[in-house]
Amino acid sequence: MRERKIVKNPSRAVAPRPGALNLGRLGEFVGFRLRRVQNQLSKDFASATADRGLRAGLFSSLSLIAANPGLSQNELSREIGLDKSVTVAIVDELERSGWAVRERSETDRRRHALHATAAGEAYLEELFGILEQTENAVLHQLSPAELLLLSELLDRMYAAALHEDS
Amino acid sequence: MRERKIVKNPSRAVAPRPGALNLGRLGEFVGFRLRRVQNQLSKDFASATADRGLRAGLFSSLSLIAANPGLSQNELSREIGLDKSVTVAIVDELERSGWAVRERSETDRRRHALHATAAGEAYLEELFGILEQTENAVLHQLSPAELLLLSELLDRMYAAALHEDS
DNA sequence: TATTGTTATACTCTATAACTATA
DNA sequence: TATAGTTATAGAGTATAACAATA
Repeated sequence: MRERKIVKNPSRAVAPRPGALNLGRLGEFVGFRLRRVQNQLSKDFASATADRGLRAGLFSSLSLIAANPGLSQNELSREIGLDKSVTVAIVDELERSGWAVRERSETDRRRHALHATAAGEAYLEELFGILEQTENAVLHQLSPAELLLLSELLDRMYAAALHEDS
Repeated sequence: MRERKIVKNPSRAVAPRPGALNLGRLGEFVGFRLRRVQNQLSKDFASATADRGLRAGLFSSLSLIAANPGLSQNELSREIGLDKSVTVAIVDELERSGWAVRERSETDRRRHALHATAAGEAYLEELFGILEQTENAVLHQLSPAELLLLSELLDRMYAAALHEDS
């Protein structure tokens, strides 16, 4: 068998599950916990939507287009944090599937004004339903007050992170 | 310019920054906020360590090996959530760089008992220092109590997510 | 000159499958 | 038979650079 050093872990908030590894200093970092939860969550969503061949970024892109009609590809790229060349591929697929359309902007002919179609909106409803299910499987452990607080903390962190870049 | 629909966003906890897009229903989901923050955090860390050519998973792997001397590659794979074939490449690089070594387990000759070297431990200290800096840039917005609570909530979510899989 | 969108391309990340050596 | 590790390989995911059209 394998021997293990005892490592102090000051920020551990719940008991480790039996058989779990010692996290060492890694356990002191919020970023590690964040990644761990997020990985798990996105794997759950991926396997719940595996039959649709949903490529990365497509869901959130469609959602942002629906919420912001007339959005440009550049604005979309910035919001999802991906290169504009990736956005081209995403919008290509959205158009091919009939979920969104590119229209030339009338005020600036370089820009594409993106719009979700009725089919796209319907598809979104479906995906949101699945996302809600997979999230609830994890979030039902938290009270509504805790959920609200969690969102608030994450928003404050995100705002601080964006500020760092500028 | 672009016109925008007004979309209700019940779980928004802080005011959107000016010029920010409407998140629509996406803003109702914790997973989205989680991903957003985590992406930003990992980009910050990546650019702070860009000069070292740090491949994905290497840092956390080395950290886990250091905290659990004698760890097998299989156990490591499970903990970092990657396939064992990926772990081979990671351990190859750790060994090539002199940060860890493979030793044959004496009780089960199929297993490799992984150990961090002194150089590996020193390298870890360096990386933890950088991680601490990049995290602090974002986390100094939160009080110690809030940080503790955040960790606890994330741990509960992770535990629930793991339970889902089984 | 600068910006929007596009294409080509290359590099990284990751999983699958087939193999070996041990158990 | 089953498990630990390895290799080869293929498919995503992503960024960079060069380009055309428009501002």
